Amino acid sequence: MQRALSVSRMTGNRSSFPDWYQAIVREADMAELSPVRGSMIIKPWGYGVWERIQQTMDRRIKAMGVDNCYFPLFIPLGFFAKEAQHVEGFAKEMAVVTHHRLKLIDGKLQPDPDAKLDEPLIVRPTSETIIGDAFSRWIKSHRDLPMKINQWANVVRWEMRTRLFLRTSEFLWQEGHTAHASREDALASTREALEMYREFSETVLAMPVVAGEKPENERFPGADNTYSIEAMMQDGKALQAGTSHYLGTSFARAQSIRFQGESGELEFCHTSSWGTSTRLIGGVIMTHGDDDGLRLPPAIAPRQVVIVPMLRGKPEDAEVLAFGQALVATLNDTFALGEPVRALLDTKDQRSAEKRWNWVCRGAPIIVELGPRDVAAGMVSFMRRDDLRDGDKVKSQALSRDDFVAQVPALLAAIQQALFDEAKARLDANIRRDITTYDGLTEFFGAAPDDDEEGVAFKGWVRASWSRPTGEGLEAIEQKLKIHKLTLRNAPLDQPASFAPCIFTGEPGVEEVLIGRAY
RNA sequence: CGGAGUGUGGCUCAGUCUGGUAGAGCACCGCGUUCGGGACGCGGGGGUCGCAGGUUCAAAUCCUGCCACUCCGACCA
Repeated sequence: MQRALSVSRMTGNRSSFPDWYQAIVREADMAELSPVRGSMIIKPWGYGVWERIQQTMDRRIKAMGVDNCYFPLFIPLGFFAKEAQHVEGFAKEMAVVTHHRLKLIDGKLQPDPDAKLDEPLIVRPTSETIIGDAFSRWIKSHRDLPMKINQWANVVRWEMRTRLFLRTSEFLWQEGHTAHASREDALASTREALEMYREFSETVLAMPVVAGEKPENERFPGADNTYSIEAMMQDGKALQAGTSHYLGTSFARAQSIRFQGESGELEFCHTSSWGTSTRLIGGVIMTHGDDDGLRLPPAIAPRQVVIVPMLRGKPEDAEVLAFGQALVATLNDTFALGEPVRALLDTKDQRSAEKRWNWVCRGAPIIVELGPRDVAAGMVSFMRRDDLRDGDKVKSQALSRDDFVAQVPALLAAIQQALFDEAKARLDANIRRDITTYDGLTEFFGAAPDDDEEGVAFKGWVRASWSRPTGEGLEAIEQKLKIHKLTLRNAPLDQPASFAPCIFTGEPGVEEVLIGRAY
């Protein structure tokens, strides 16, 4: 009852999954729409989560021997023309800069016709082309390889429809780019990045994923192979949470990225690229959120322990504050999950019940309520955000101050694990492996295309064997799936030894693929 | 770009059909009582009703044009 009440408070008595998602983004203070079409303002709490993602992933990127650098926001138009498939894949959604000056004409500020650029500049949708151009100058010898770089940047893709964190015109991401002497090395690097994403997603975001290879029709424009990690949201839809591409030598050929091998011959490099974005935050929300708001895994929570003092404008307030300040200082000197604990004493002049709720809604992992009684007894009362309620009642625990401090690292680790376990159980329970025919597939996902009441009909994914056709055969499958808003997500890396007949054609199967609806 | 819909305080919306002083709830400010499970009472601030024309004594309301946004398609991290 309380849960229903909570969500209805947030969604204005509607409770569809999209409304729920929007409500959490707003109520948890993560982000809001900006005056700029399709672009969002990431608020401090949301950006704090992104900073945590950056910090923790950056360590992993560097551990792969990859260095950070920075390339220009603007890419000359001509750079895109060099790789035919690439430009075709992105041409429809690029922001183009055509002028470099404004002029007041007829009282209206507009681009100065005399300041037209000879060659338009593209606001980068991704940086393969400009980084490839640098690679072509940086790489001369096999001794320069492998070349492995990464950049944290913003990119722009002029999407038709946008949704906070999941798809915005401008978004933040990291893009890794590597060049290698051989296909094997480049593929290994592609797979290493994919595995890094899987481990990061599961360990840091507590978001279980399935790592696999995208079918041909879902490949990155210009790539030979595209791999992804796919996460299951609480409405059963798939979220592509990260991608890693083996680009073969096509980008190297287009941009003349060559090296002189040991034998003295000039050879083309094999390149890879891989990226994750602020979309991960959307994934975290849709993986861990509940009817009370967001639940943040401690590893990415900007504040892991928030102390809400019960202040009543009375003399004992000073003691409560002093106790709280000392507790924060002690906690910040404590280590949990390999880092100093991030604790906060919320001294905002606001009703404490209100503050506590706000932190519940934002998803702070541990919320401490500190009142005069606790201070007098040297106790700490707290609640775990991952396990907030017992029916209608809010669960609260109390420990002595010293015991609490001692247990915080274990508590945070337990919360991190509990969130993962819950999501992992949901993922595993909702991948159907017993559907082997197309009729069974359509029956499972619903005969009519519009029958999915959002948030009601939880479907999950189907894992089925297929014959992996290419060209027209694949296109036919794509069209059949499209009727039911389904797509091939990926072919998981762990494949069985033998295969059932193809779910689409009945021909001998060669691979298992995940089928589902996606964001 | 096709189909549908919506633009009214920060948010969610009523009012538009049938023109007549711009409203409610939440949020915000003040005072008081409260405060250890999402407070209550009283008082208050805040909106040129998306924009531009038109009709009219009078337009949020009727007419015309434009713009923006949302949802469903095509595209996509």
